[in-house]
Amino acid sequence: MHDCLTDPIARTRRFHRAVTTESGVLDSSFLGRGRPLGPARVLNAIGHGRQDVADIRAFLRLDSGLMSRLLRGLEDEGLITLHSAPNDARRRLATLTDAGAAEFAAYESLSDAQVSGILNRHARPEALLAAMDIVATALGIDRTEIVETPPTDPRAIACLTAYYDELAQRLATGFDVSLSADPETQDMTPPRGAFLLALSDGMPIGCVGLKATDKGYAEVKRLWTAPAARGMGLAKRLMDQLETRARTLGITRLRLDSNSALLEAIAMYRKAGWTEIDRFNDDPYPDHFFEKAL
Amino acid sequence: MHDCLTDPIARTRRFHRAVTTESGVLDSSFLGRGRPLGPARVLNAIGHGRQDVADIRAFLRLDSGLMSRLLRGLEDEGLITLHSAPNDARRRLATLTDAGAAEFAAYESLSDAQVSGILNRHARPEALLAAMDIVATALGIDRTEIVETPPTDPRAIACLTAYYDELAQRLATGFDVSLSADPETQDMTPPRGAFLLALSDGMPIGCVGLKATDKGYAEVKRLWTAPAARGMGLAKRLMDQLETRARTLGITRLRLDSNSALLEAIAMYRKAGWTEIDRFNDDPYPDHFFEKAL
DNA sequence: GATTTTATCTGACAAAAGTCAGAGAAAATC
DNA sequence: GATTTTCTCTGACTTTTGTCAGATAAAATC
Repeated sequence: MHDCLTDPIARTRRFHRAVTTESGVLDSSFLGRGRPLGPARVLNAIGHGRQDVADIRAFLRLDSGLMSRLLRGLEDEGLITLHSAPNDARRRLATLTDAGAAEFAAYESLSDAQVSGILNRHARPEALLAAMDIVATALGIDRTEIVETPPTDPRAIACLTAYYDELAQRLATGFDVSLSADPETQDMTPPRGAFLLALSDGMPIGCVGLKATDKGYAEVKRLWTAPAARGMGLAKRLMDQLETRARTLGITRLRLDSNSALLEAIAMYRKAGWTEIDRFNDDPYPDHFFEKAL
Repeated sequence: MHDCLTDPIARTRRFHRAVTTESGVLDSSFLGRGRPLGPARVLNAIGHGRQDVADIRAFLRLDSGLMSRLLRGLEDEGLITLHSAPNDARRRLATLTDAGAAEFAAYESLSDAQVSGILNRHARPEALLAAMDIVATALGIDRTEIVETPPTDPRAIACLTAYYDELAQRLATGFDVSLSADPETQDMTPPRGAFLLALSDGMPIGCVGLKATDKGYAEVKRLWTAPAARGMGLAKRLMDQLETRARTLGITRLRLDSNSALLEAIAMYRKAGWTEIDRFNDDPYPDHFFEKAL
């Protein structure tokens, strides 16, 4: 029996070929605007919000001399302006001019056209998008960053909405957020509590909240990871970082509740040193309760 | 509500960034062997079975002058040998020497290491692989080729095995191939019949058989597309090509049977001009029967 | 305040990649 | 059999990319 359909190595190699320069599907998007790859990459880095020249240099792994000339070129074209950083006159910051922003937008739509052309011809674009999310998240797992935001941040709200939708699907009883104890915003905002968001290339792929109480402990709420990010230990990372944050807020005891439908979460809590305790609230949805001393 | 979790454009851009040179995850695999990208790409193309220099040149979009020098460089390194094509002395063919094959293998394992490192750290590698298959197949859909093989080809057998497994899952009754009328090999081999295989970057992603009978018609059997290839019209392409092939074999009437559990297939037959007819065999599994005049 | 470190810039190179016109040989076409 | 087309090779370029050793100025450290 031939293994061409199942062998991971063969499939990985095929994926690699399909996606790399060799096939030319994706990388060619940076050409076609009459500008070499070097300046195009720098322009795109600036367009994606990177201002600090040293930061761009590290990201694109460019020599300082080459970087200097590339920036000069873009400046001469009128696409960017350079100024010294206000707090450190050695560093330089680059920002797009109006012309630069237009040029950047052109690159963006050019790169969209490539893959979204394929997307449009697909009968089930959502399945393809979901697959792309999984691959992009896996490839970018090392670059995934966890940031603290207010729970009112639009990206946080996107995560929470997805979390509620998923609960409604997975819980046999359904889920109505208004029946559950919805944490007050300020209870999940410093100095009382905190809210953490996991970002992969700018896309929110997970969250967790630390909710203050007046009962001698804080509660962990709203732990969620995107379907595309599962199996990569992201929930554990969020929890670890939340514990660290709780310590800096002076919290010494954590509690959380969960539902037995959320198997992976409960297994993770047990493994992470949480001990199961008796019910400590009258929320209708949870049926498992945990505590951990910091 | 922020759309960062659902907006196709945002998700596509993120995928693009994750996979392109900018992140450096994939493309850097071609470096690290002390050889510039140009010769490395040519060596890899040869390693993947491309011999004809003009073919490689078209594939990699290289100038003839540049190509000539790259080949010379690889020849001087002792990695390839060049000879004129036996049937056309203008064309040149490149083949790997033993040293070249070793070098190519080193590139392969280097490129494996990149993605399979990520694969190994994933708790559900099969889900990630399946996602990679979907993306690779969608990106390569224009390069998908349909070839005719004997039904005994190992790649054909891989497809047929997957087809039987899937029938066993989807049919309420299960599926035992020995109870169904398994076509004789020679009935699906020219000049009586035919067997077509769809290949995407070398991976078999679909098949269909044309089975000869002595009853004035031929039967379409074993139409299957890989899960990763669905939604891209591959089954229709296979059927179209099979009809063309049937005509060249002098066949004027086609029949097929199917099961109502295979919704997509039956919808596709109707749309492609097949007319439903009465049961014409006593196979236990099918419950729908179709005919088409060529 | 002197010294060290950091970030950028400059000039001088070298390597790699891409372009173009023309030559030579073989095949295809008329 | 003459002409055209195809494919490769060569030489003479240009552009792009990468490297390195100072120079300069600002910040950080002693």
